[in-house]
Amino acid sequence: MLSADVPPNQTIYIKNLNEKIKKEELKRCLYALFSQYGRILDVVALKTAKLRGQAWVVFSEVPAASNAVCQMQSFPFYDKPMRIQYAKTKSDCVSKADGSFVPREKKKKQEERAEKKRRVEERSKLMPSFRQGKPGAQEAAAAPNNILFIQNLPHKTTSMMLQMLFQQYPGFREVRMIEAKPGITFVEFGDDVQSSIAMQALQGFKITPQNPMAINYAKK
DNA sequence: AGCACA
Repeated sequence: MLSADVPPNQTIYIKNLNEKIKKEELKRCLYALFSQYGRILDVVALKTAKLRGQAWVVFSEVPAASNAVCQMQSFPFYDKPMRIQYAKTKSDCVSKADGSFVPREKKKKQEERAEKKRRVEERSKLMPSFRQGKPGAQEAAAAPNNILFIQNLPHKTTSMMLQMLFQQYPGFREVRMIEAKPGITFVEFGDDVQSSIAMQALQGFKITPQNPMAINYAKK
């Protein structure tokens, strides 16, 4: 990417710095050198593998940064010509000053949350009827047992469709539909642990967008 | 080459 593509920023990003210079000395010298263009709020330099040979100088005003980018471009500094661009992002010291600072740990959590959401979307692509929908209103829960009572099914649901869904969970025995009562069914498992696993997995599963399954233990 | 805030 061309340096010209980075929009103006009050922070400048400097690379091709002499990596032998110690961090503190480097920061002091950059400060001294760039002070002529305006007030400097911060100088950041790290010596990690990824970040050595680079530094950020944060000015209080964008025009100061602009002048620095142009006028110090290729300036020989410890025998190496500086390569100067605008920084890609806002410096923490600037965010802190304008109140938009978000601590780094929280940023990581936000990324994790976004990642989780992305995974759910991926799963929805593979399994289009899966959505996060809540099960419908339900009566007082029966005690856990090996038979599940499913409500809110589309009336055209067949026992074969339900078998396809439920037989992927261990201990599946059978689907029992009630001819006289469309929209509900019973699904039997070997024991209540197995039925519970299937319940957790398929709770709210939508055969159609209007029909999130409401799964409860059957009343015995 | 490499865009961080130890």
